[in-house]
Amino acid sequence: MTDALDASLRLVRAQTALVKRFDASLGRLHGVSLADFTALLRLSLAPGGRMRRVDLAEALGLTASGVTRGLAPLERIGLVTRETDARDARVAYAVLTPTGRDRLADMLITAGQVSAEIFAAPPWDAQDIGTLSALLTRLGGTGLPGHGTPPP
Amino acid sequence: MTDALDASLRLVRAQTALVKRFDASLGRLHGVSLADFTALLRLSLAPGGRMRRVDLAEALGLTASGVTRGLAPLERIGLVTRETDARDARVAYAVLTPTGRDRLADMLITAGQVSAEIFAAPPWDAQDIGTLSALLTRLGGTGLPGHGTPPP
DNA sequence: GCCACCTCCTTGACTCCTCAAGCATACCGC
DNA sequence: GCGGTATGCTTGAGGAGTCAAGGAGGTGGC
Repeated sequence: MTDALDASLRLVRAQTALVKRFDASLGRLHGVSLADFTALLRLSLAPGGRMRRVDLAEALGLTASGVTRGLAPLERIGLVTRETDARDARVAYAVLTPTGRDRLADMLITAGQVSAEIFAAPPWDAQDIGTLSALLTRLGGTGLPGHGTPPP
Repeated sequence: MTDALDASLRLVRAQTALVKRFDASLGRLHGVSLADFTALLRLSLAPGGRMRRVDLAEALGLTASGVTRGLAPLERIGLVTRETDARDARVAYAVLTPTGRDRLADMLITAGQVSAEIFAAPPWDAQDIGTLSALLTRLGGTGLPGHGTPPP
């Protein structure tokens, strides 16, 4: 069991814990998942709140079909629309609606709070976030028997 | 967009990339997923290679039903068996078989190589793994527009 | 101008996990 | 010892994503 492997496994473990926290808060307050939020956020960062679906997939680390399926509910509830390209009939754009942008602003507050809580719980020092194992041990709970002893 | 939120999203993004790499290598060479490997590894760390299923679930960050479903294929191919508790008929143990232990040893080599590659690609300094954002940016590719500039 | 090939997107079938429900068993108060 | 509650596990239904196949549209060689 190398240190690098240990770090990798802690990273995986940390992510599941983290996603659960975001999903809980975002779901309760805004009815969206972390994946939904991330997609909206990514769109909001693009010029015009508008991206080709294939580029959005790339940006989110999904496949094109993942985007098709993930965006469908957001289109149904009016946070995202679909636009076509005048020059190339193959491409479809995903576009953040004004409603989507408003709702995203609220979600952003929630998400900011959640992440602040996550990094506030143990004495996180933004400077000294420390080594990866220590980091992921604090973040991810008790997945594997302790490696680096967490600071007192 | 706070730094903590940025870090959280990078963590999520990094994990998907990392899992893909492990799954690819472990799947190709040993026919198992990273989740399978992690379960076997966790079992191997327990005394006698033996854990109550509910404790294994806890250790892996899954639900009990996740363990039932995930272990089923590993039982079918003989890497894990099921044992009962003489004192408490409710509990079932998951036990690593000798075959399972052998196969795990091979997987461990592969997994070690994969993690070494992941942490070797950019000049990872085990000491100075650095701040979380820099870490996850290097690890996770180009999910979000750059935050901390990666070292030259 | 047409044919082969490429790209963008969606769909069907599947995997992996969750939650909720259910069954079996253990434990506690009396 | 008996009823009520708590625990351990499995199962059905469903969500989120993958891959492979396929339709529709663009593009370049000749």
